Parts: sequence; structure tokens; C-alpha cells
Amino acid sequence: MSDDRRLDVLRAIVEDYVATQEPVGSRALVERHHLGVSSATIRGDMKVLEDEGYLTQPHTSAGRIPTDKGYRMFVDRLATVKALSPAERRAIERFLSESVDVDDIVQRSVRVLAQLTSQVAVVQYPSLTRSTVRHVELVALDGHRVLVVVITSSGRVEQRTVDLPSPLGDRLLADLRSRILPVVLGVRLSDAAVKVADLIPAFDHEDQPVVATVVATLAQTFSDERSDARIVVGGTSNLARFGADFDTTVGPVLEALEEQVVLLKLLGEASGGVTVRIGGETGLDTLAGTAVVASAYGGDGSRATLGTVGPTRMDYPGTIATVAAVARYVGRMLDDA
Amino acid sequence: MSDDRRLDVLRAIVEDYVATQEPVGSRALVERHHLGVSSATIRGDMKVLEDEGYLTQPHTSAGRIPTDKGYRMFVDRLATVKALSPAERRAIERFLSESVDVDDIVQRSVRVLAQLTSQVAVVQYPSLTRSTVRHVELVALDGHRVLVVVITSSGRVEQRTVDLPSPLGDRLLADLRSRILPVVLGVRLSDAAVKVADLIPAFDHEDQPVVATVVATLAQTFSDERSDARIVVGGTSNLARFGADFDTTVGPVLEALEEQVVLLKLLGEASGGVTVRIGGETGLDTLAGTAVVASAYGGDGSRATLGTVGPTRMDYPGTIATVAAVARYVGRMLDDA
DNA sequence: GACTGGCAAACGAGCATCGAGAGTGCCAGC
DNA sequence: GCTGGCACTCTCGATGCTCGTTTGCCAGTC
Repeated sequence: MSDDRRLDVLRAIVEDYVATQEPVGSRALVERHHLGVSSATIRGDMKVLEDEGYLTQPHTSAGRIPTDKGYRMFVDRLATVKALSPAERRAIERFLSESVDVDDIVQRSVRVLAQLTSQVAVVQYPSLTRSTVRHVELVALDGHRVLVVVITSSGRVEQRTVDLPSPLGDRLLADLRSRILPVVLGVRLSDAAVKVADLIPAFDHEDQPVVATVVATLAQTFSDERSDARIVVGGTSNLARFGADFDTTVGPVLEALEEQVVLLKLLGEASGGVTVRIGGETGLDTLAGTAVVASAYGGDGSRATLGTVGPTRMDYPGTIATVAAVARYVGRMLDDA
Repeated sequence: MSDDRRLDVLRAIVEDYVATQEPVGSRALVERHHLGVSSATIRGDMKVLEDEGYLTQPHTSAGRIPTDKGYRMFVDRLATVKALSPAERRAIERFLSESVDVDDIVQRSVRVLAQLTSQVAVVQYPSLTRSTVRHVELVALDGHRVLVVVITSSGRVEQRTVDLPSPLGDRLLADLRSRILPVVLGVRLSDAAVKVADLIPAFDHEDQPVVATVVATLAQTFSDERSDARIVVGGTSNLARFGADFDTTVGPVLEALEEQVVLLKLLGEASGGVTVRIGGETGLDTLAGTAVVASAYGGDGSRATLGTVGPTRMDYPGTIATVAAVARYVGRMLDDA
């Protein structure tokens, strides 16, 4: 028995099922794809594929549909890479190139991704921890409060208000500013937090409480967890494609999309290229039937993850190509900026 | 015939229908509410109410459900104001009071609103146009680019990068900064744009092109439309309560929630207190069956709108109370900050 | 005059039945 | 190793039935 043909059958089934959303039977298969054999032979192959766990049937008298394992095999060994059409390429490039700032880039990537894949798009904000400090500003609001603003090399601006234990004079504020800047400029955020802390002893003893308060907030801003966890979701109306049943499919997905923590777990730590997680591989039981296609983007200064969430029965080659392309463009834009 | 009783009947029907989600018949009505009359009498009243357009029946042998007009009447004249439970009050106050900045406030209000109402929550970012300039910072990135940062009285930070036509020296940058600040500090954003433009002639003729570029960006940042239109949505998984049918109910709502323009229209210009829009009153045909409860929040410095989107068969008194309470707290927090 | 009890009529929801159609699994034969 | 053929299984849609709910109305009562 030819192993090759069995894999061809698996590929054909995945492709047909993705296209029609209906279980595919042996007859339909031989009609659509010109495999050189009869339906009976295909039936034999299908049986073997089912025994090996790549296919399953919803019920006896229906065709077969791929299992998660089947999709996995398809993605790993069977799918042929689909190049993006020039039109899509241009669409991505043009739309993203109009962005005016980081917020805008993220916003636009979500839109493009959702639009092109017809799935739910998820984009994580560029990570701060690896980027460096470009500027720090301290603004006195009134006697008792100071606004701390940190601008990073990735173009993000973080601000925080500090309530002071005692008033902070203009002289001290200027002093603070002039001492902080040279120490942190161009330094990685993760390291900057430590460096500013070292400054405290250099101030007059009586000023130290106030200075410490400001510095603490500054350090907190540097190592801000929230911004790292910030994620934007779009294209939720594409959930319509998931399936009719709200309670078992769409509901759980919507819930997952609202939880930052869950989302982060979903995107996972994409290492190099595009990562595909199918069904149980997402690590979330409630998301059976969904798959995640994710990719890291950006250089060292702004590394983070972006991707799509869709039904396991999705167009993997197309989705992978789109995610990869968007990740590439977004990365380029951030590194240029 | 007592008009009062008919209205009681309408109220009872709305309340029962909201509670059970099922058409309510005359018998069930007399059993649950101790109106002092028999079901036959109620039937008569119901008939009249239907003729007047407050009720309708899905089919002949079913009970009645309220029409949009019925809900309208209920909201306007029948609903008794439901005070928030102390627990809810505390929940709102505690959760919101932990916010560290404006982003956080908005984020948290969405969460609270969605949680307490079990509906989709929508919060518009505090408007910038009415707030004033608290600080302006110009940071030289390299010879050819300057980062413009504007901090507003409402605590928002807007930044923009400017590509310069020619290099901008430190001296000129400092000069620019020192001239801009006194002119715009404490001035409304809408007015500040004009004031900075007046500064250009004061500079050396050769410097004017560079200055003009920076000033133009600054003006643009002051009158930034995007931030005004920024809206955060949450609790979409509560759409499960809308109804089973995805294509006709949930889908369109999700689509509407993705479109900023539509959302803005939905929130509308809430004037004083809480505004309720029922069904067609939203002005969007695709959103039949949905109602919007919205309220303006914030003082002059940060006025904007927030609210919830839910099915017309919602707990109006509860939702109205919650929206009002959240709007009040959010407004207070912003005005304090 | 307003309310009540009773009753026929209307209608959807649920259930069982039935036939059509699709697909499988297997076997004997090439 | 592949093929045609055939019995078997199972879902899906249509049909027809019953049951329960609710209405609308009318004659009678307070």
C-alpha cells in the first residue's frame, strides 16, 4: 500500500473540509481530486487514517473530518506554502504605512489581520522591557503631586502621577531631573529601574523621603507589567464563522478574548517563525475546536507576538502566510520608527 | 375602566418578561402579581394594550411581550428607581479607586459596567477638546526628528513624532520650548492650536520652516480627533444573553461594536442624566432588539459618554442605576486627578 | 358598568414514523 | 493491490398527531 497516496488523501480531505465545512465522503473525494483510484480504495485508506487517529466520523453514515492530529500532520508535512497575492501584500503595506504612532500601528495591524484572515485578530503591544529609555520628564502639577513621564525607544509613552509625602520645590525637582536623565538615557528599561534607585543616597537627608517616592514610581513605570500585557483584539464579528452554537463555541472564545492572562497564554512565546496551535495544544480545554496561528514580530527593541484565533477548520496556508507577512511589516515599521 | 390597572399590567408584563424571557400570559400574570382581578379581566386589558401598540404576541396562542413602545413607556413612567445595593456601590468605588491613570480608569470602568450589568459595556475616552494643556515637551530624537508630547489636564498624554525639513539645534529647541510653554499652559486644547501658530513670526526668518513644522504637529496634536473617538468595549461574552440566533442578533451587534463611528452614534450625545434608546431609537436598523443605556460623565475638563448595550428585554432600572453610578464615580475620579 | 367563569378555537412544541440519500465496510473476483 | 457490488447503518427532512397554553368572546353576576 502506498503511503504517499494515503497522505494525499489526508491532504485532500483537509482541503475539502476546510472549503465546504462538511464531512467529506469517499465518492466526493475521487470526483474532485483526480487520484487515480476508485472510491473503494479510498475507503480503505480512510479507514487506515481513521485507525491511526488522523480522521474521525461524526456518525456512521457520514464522511470523515480531520482530527486535531490530522490538522497537525497537514500543517507540518502536507500543506504547501501559499504565497500572498501582490494585492494583499500591497494592502498590508499601504495600510500599515499610514500609521502615525505605536498605538496606531497596533490598531491597524489588528484590522488588517482580521480582515485578511476573516478571523479574530490578536496583537500584543511591543514589549517595553527590552527597549531603552529615550526620555524622562518630571512635571510638577501642584505642591503635592508630580507627573512622571517615560518615553521609550519603541515610541511608547508611559505616565504616572505621584502623590508626595511632602512638597517638592522647583530647585529639588530640577536637581532630580538633571541627575536622573544622564543615568538612564539609552539604558534598558529593566536596568533603568535599578540605576535610579542608586541615586537616592546622593540627596540631602531631609529630601530623601520625597525623592524616594518619586524614584519608586519611576522604577515602577520602567518595569510596568501592564503595558507588557496589553493586547488588542479585533474582528470578533468573524466569530460568526465558528459555528452556529453559541454556548459551546463562540461564548467560551469571547470569554477567553476578554481575559488578558488567557490571551497571553494563547499567544504563547512564539520563538522564531509562525507557531500553530491546534485544539488541545492551546492548553485551554474550553477552546476545543479552535486553533491559534501566532508569530513573534519586531527586533530586539520591540519584540512581541501577534496572531489570529480561528476554528481548527481554517485555511492554514493562507492564515500562516498572512500572519507572517503582517508580523514582518509591523516589525519593520517599529524598528524604523 | 381603570387606566391605572392597565399600566400596572404593562409594568407586570415587562418585569415578568425580563425575568423569564418568555411571553407572559394572563394566567401566569394573575398568579404572580396579586392584582385583585381575574385572568379574564387581564385579558381584556392586554387586548387594549396591544391595540394601543404597547404589547404584541409572537403568535396567537402565546402570551404577550412588550413592544419597543411598551419598553419606552415602562422606562419613562412605570419603572421604579432601583437603588444600587451597598455592596455594588462599594464594588464600583473600590475597583475604580485603584486606577493609576486614565487608561486604567477607562479599562476598569468597562469591566465594572460589564460585570454588574451582564451586558456589553462601552466607554468613551474623556474628551480632550475641553481640557487644558498641562505641559508640553519637545524631545530631540536625532538631528532630523523631534518627539512632541502633550499632557492634558485630564491626565492624557499624546505624543507625535515630527520629521524635520532641516536640523534643529539645541539652542533653537530650547528657545522654542520656552516660548511655547507660557503661551499654552492652562489654555484649552481647542484654543492652544491657534495660539502656537501665532508664535511663528517671532522667530528668525531662516528658522521659520522648521519651527512651522513643529508647530503644525503640535497644533494637530492639540486638536487630535482620534483620541476623541477612542472607545473601549468590554463584556462581549455577555452577548450570549442576547439570543441564540447568531446571524440575526449577535453578529450585527459585534459588527457594530467594531466600528468606532457606529459606536459613537450609538452612545450619542447624552445630555444630562442617563439616556435610554430602545430598538429603532438607536437609529441603526441592524440593531433591532437591542437597547442602549448611556450617560455622560465627567466635568467640563473631561466630558464624554459611557454606557451599556443589551437586549431590549433588559433590567432597565438596574442598568440605569449602575450606569449612573459608574458615570458618577468615573467623573469624580477624573475631576480629582 | 365592570368583572367573572366558561368554552371553542388557534397554534406552537414535542414526538413518533417513514422514506430518501449518503456513506461505510467488506468480500469475491480480476 | 485494486475494483465493483451489496448489505447495513445512520442522519435528515417531511408528515401527521397529540398535548398544553392562551386567546377572544359571551352570557351571567355583583
